[in-house]
Amino acid sequence: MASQMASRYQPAAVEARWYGFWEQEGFFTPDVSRVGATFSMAIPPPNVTGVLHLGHALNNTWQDILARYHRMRGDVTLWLPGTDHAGIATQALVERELAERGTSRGELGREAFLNEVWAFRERHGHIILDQLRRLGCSLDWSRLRFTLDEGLARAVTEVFVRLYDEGLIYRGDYITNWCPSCATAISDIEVDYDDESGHLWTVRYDVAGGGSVRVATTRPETLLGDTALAVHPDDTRYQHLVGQSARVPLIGRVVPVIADSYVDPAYGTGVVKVTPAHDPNDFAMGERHGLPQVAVVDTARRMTEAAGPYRGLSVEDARTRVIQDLEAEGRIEGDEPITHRVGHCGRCGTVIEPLVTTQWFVKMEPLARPALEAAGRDEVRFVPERFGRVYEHWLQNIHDWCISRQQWWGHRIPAWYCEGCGATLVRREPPTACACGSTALRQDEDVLDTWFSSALWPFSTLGWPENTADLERFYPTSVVSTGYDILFFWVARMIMQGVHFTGEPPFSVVLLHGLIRDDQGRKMSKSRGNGIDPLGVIDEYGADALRMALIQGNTPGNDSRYSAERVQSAQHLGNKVWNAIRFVTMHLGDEAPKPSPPVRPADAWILEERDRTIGTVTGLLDQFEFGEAARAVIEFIWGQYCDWYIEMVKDRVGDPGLDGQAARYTLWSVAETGLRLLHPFMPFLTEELWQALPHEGPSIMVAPWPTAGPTDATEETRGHRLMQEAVRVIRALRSEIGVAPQDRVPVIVRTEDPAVEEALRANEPEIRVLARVSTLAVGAGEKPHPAIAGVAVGSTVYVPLTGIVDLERERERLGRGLEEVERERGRLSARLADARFIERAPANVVADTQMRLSELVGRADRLRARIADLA
RNA sequence: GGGCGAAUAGCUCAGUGGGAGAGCACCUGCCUUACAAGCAGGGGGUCACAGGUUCAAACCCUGUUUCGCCCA
Repeated sequence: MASQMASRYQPAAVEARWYGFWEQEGFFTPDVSRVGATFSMAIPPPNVTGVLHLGHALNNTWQDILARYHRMRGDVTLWLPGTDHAGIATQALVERELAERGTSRGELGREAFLNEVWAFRERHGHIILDQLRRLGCSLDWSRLRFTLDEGLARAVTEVFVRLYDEGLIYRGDYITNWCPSCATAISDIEVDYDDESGHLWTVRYDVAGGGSVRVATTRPETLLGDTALAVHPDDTRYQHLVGQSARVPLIGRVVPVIADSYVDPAYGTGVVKVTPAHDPNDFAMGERHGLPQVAVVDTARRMTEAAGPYRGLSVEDARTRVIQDLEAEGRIEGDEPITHRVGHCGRCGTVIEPLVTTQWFVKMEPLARPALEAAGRDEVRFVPERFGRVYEHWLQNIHDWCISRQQWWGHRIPAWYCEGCGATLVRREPPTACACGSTALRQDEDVLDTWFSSALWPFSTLGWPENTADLERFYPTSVVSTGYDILFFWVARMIMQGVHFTGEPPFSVVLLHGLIRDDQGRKMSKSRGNGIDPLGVIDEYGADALRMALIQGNTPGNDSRYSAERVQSAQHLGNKVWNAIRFVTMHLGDEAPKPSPPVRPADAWILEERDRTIGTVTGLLDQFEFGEAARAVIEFIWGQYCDWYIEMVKDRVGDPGLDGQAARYTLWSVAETGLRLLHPFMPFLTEELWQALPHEGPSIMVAPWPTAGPTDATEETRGHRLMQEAVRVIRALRSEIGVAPQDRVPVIVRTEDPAVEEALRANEPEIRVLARVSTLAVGAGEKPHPAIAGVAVGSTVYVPLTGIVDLERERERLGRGLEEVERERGRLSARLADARFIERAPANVVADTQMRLSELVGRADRLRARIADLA
């Protein structure tokens, strides 16, 4: 029959059709009534207002490969989709929109503002989910979750209340990282440090007992808040000053000189000013020495009342004025350029202002210890392993987690303050009265860090704290897959909360991918404008090509570069597979071909290669080696099935007898299995092609994962491989003498090995079609002149020439070959001559080396004999 | 200052104890009816450097250099 298929694969129409089909048929939703193995993952929830970037695309391709692979293996498979509310980012977007409309959240008030954000979510929240569909992700949309859903919010409240009751959540005044732009505190790990150039000024402070001391600082404006000077206790230069007092310039405050080993004697002058209200290290020193805190900068980065004459100025203006005034007093004794590390808000990039504010914190050490122990017992496995050590190091040096955010969009802190007695009430439901009798209760204004709710994601999405059927069936999940850049933000916190609240880690494998950079190795960023939109790539090349391009050429944990060439090459792959199946459909009827055992060695060979590929791909997927697994499938389909098998059957696929029947059956069977192996990587293409072939079942995505038969080479398949080598030699000879591809040539093979002779005779039809051979003579007595020759395993292959042989050139070519063979032969015989090698190397390695050597000896002999013939 | 990663073909990257690989690029010849988004043939690498372990090292150990990341 004639194939209806176009000669080129057009992904756009195909992809749109199949995703809807899969979803309608309910293939994404696991059948929980089935007993047996379970495989589950919760998607790392993208920002609800975000758009898909290449990192998402890679990560979700990996997860989709795992989900499809396990589903085909028959595991009850759940891949749960969802988004998080992305507190700061989303609120900032909506506030910007409000500003454009000439209003603000302050004007609207809390309730109206939140309505605005929910409306914004309605408008934008589906975008990234639709993009995941475009990528082909087999997510169970019936279980879609959002971190602000009622159920998930209940989990957040439950966790907060329990941790509070256990004494693991506390509130207090501490130095925090204040982002003046986001107008909220952020946690330590949300601060990024960059080297920046600045000044190190040296300022002279007067000492009470007379004289003065020189103090180095990068932030002179904060001297207005100094409450001590400090030196290292072992610094002999300054020991006499400890216990004395000094006078802060400009404002005249008298402060003590203290000794603290935090001070680095080598930095600056060895004397530092201590400003507990505006520096984390100074804050800690202040705690140790009972120093007062004088706040001179407020949350808007303006100078406070305490800054005296500088009140109301911006920090920058205050710095300029302070320097001018110090200079006027002759107190600036040095000003040198330095580079120092400056903290920036991880969200918006604004310089962080360390400020003392009232915040809620989670005490981390008691949560970290069990999380460390769980990893120590290998209950959590990291891929690649090295990130396990990064995780451990972080947990061992953990700091308390600031979880309150001065925002409105998020989970509001379930704490109420009694205006009667000042008590703090932390409750699951809003309390109506305080124990003191007062009903004047005011809820905390702040919301929780988004990561606080993300940390609960693997179990809150399954219904925790209720003991639901889903929780029972799918928790703990099998794998979490994400970028190494959120190992601390998310993965570690999920493990801590999972272990604490469910008694076990929320997943057994942490799979980490690297960053996707641009084609020059630079980070993609909005400001640089070098970002690639995955949807644009899908439009141009198809989702399958993008998926393939992303998973090839990288391994877990390593960064990779995006290149359009690789996508194009993946597109070519899709077209190749398309055309292979097109060839198959051209030679098949509408019904499945009649089952037939292999007739030709080629049939047995391709089935053996298929079985070997099934084993390889299955093993690699179990080890999360996606790129290698894909390569193995491609090598099989393209390198073996297309390049050899299809070419070999062309002469017999139309044969009406048993031979043709075996060819058609094998052609179909191997194609069908190959598509199933390729399906997790290229779901759309494989579904389209699978449906075009005779098949059983509604969809390739619920077809069984192939299982392998025996893969030991038989005499028949070994013979086939001898034939393949002969074909390569003949093709090379043809090319050497410039035979036109369409011309047939006679070939003579001289061999004294009966097995080789038998193999070549048995595979003669294949040799003829693959190497375009007219007549083939095989035997011990064959030795034609004039001819061009090459050697193969156990044989010398001649292509007779009608014209004149260029003897010189032929000698040279064979001589080069001989040199190479001799080099290798020398290496191997030296190795075998070494008694220690024979004694210590494993027997199979020795035997293998001996075999290779004897083959090389034979090859060298045949080459020499041929060269001698030419003389 | 501590930790981690990378260095392999012109480019991008796999390979982690026993014969140096892929894709792209390059050279030669072909529109051979599934595919020119293709086919066949070919060139190209002291596996960063220096030591060590081993019968055997791109791979394990030590050190060095360069680049990058994380933490303090």
